[in-house]
Amino acid sequence: MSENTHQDELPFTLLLVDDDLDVLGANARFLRLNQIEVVIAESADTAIERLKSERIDAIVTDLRMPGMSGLEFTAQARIIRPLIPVVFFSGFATVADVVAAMRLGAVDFLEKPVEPQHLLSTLKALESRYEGAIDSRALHVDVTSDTAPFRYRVLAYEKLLIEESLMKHDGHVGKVIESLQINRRTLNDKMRRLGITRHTHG
Amino acid sequence: MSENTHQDELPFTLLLVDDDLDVLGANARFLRLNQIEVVIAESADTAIERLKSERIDAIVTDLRMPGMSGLEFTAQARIIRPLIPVVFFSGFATVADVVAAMRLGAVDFLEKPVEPQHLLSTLKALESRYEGAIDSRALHVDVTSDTAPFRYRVLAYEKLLIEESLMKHDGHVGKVIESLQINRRTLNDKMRRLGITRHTHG
DNA sequence: ATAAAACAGGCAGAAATCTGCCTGTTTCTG
DNA sequence: CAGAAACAGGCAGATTTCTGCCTGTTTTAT
Repeated sequence: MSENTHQDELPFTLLLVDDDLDVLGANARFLRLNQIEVVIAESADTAIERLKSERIDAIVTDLRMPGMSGLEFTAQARIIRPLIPVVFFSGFATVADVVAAMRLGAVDFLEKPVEPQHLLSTLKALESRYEGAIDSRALHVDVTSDTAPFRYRVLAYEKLLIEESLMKHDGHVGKVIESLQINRRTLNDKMRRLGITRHTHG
Repeated sequence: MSENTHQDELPFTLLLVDDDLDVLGANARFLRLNQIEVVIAESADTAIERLKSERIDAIVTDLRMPGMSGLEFTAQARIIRPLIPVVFFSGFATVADVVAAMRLGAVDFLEKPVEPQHLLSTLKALESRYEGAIDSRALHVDVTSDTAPFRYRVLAYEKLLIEESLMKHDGHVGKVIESLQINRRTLNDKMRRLGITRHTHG
């Protein structure tokens, strides 16, 4: 993997929503430079239209916008595309804002000004999710949700088991294999599908 | 059919975790005055012990604690009790903190100093939601056996989920299918494999 | 620096699961 | 009792997961 010769045919398309046209344009430009197809919308209403008419794989939206807020917009968007991953960003977000966003199934919440590399890596993660990975959004939301599909709940539990074992063994995969008595290849696959990364987080 | 008599009304028991003993004591006192059974722990390690040895229905934990943080503690706790509702509280929480907490399935994130009424109403909501929900003993036995292979533990969890849902819906498989969003045929197979029998009355 | 150990992923056949269609049984309702 | 609704399982093709073998990369130890 010396260089990014991974020219995938699948066009990963992002819907970028922000009422600040300068920021919107700048971010869109940056993302396009990084091989991400970007559809822009300067308001939630416009974004809803885009969502209805175009094939969108993910949403990145500002929290505070005149008219419909990012939270309201996301609630609407979920009616159209229940599982679409949504990333929020905002300056001056309160704890309550973040809680509300995450309850709506946000994948992440970035602070404004958004660090381009952070946004990009978040989106790249979503992009890889696209190829056979699991909706990480569903995973963390569903642990305590009694409305979540059976499958997601089980996957969430698998994720918890693996992460716990990883933590317990200081990130040593070999120990996890031994402890959980799971095939090495299976564990590797599960970790990738469930979006588990080893390394002690801080 | 079902006995709605609420005969053996188990008290709703809360595990309150905070390294600040003054705050811990004050909150515990307030909650006890409001008919909530409170188990206190002044560290995450102690809390884990309490969780293993006592019947706990919900957790309220500080985010920042010396040693194991509230986040790490929650990850641990979820292994023992995957579905237990967790409420965080903290002063000076960053956006990243809140995101991490919600990803761990937090029910809510309160800001310190916690407004007693807010905490109380949050807990009351949990209490009503939790009536007769989960057989904590089953969770305890099946999930805590940290020597069992991964596969076995996942199967035990599936069994638990299905049995819980069956119980919740009075043994009506149709409702379970709808609730868990699982294919009818798949559910039938799983029930047979896992040795689950529906008792319309118990 | 070099060797050894640990780790991740491609590949492919094997195994298991999922799920639509159909049938027969049991339970409910009037 | 008759009809309707709910339920369980057989069957089979589609899909997913599992897992051994092999290769290349990263980390650790000497």
